[in-house]
Amino acid sequence: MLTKDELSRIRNTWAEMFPDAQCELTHRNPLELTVAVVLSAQATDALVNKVTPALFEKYQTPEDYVQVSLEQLEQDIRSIGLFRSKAKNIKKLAQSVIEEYDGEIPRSKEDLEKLAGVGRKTANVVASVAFDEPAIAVDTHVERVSKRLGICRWKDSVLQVEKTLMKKIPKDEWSVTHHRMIFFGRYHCKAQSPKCAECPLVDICREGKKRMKKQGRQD
DNA sequence: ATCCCGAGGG
DNA sequence: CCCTCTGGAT
Repeated sequence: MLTKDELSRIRNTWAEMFPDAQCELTHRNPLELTVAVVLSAQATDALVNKVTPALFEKYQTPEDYVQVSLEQLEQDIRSIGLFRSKAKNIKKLAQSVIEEYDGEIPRSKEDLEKLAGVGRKTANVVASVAFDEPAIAVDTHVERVSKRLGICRWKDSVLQVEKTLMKKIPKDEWSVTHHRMIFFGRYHCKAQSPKCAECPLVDICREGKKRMKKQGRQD
C-alpha cells in the first residue's frame, strides 16, 4: 500500500504534467454534455467530438430527440460504437427529461442515474462538469491508473475504487484530480504501451517496476 | 458474466 | 490480426 507522502507526490506529479486537465467532450449546455457522455461509453472522446457538432446542430432540445425516428437517430450516431442501445437510451432519456424534469437535465446524481443510459460514472461526470458538484467518475483510465500505481487493489470493483479515491483525495480536489487522472491514463499511462521508461512515478509504481524489469531482460 | 459495436492504433 | 476506447443494462 502507498503511504500518504507517496500519494501526495503522485498528485503533485499529475498537477505538473497536466495542470489544465479538463473535460474534452465538446458541449455548450447540460443536455449536450449528457448526450456526449452517453455516446462516449466504450468510445474515444475524439470520435465523439467528430459526430456531435452536426448532431447538436440538428437536435437542440429534448423534444427534437423524442420526435425523430429511432432509425434516423441510429444513423446519425452510427460511426460511434454501441449505436443501437445508445440511440434508444438517448430517446428514452429525452422523454423522461421532458416528463419528469420539466425539460431540464436534473442536477443531482440520484436523479441523473435514473435516466436511461446514465449509470454512476456518467452521472458523476455530468454532476461535476455541468453543475460543479464534487465527484470522481471512475472510467477505464481512472481504474487502470489507480490499480497500476497501487492506490487501490487489483480486484477492487469500480465502486470500491471510487470510494478509495474519495477517501484519499481532499473533496475540493476531486474534480481536478479526476481529469488529471484521465489525461495521465490517456496520454501517458496508456493501456497498451505505458511510457514507464520516462515516467516520474516508476519508482513507486508496482506495474511500472514490473514492466521495466521485463524490458531489461529482453535487451 | 455477457452483450452491445464502430473506429483507430499497434 | 488484436486491443482499447471517460459503460450500462440484463
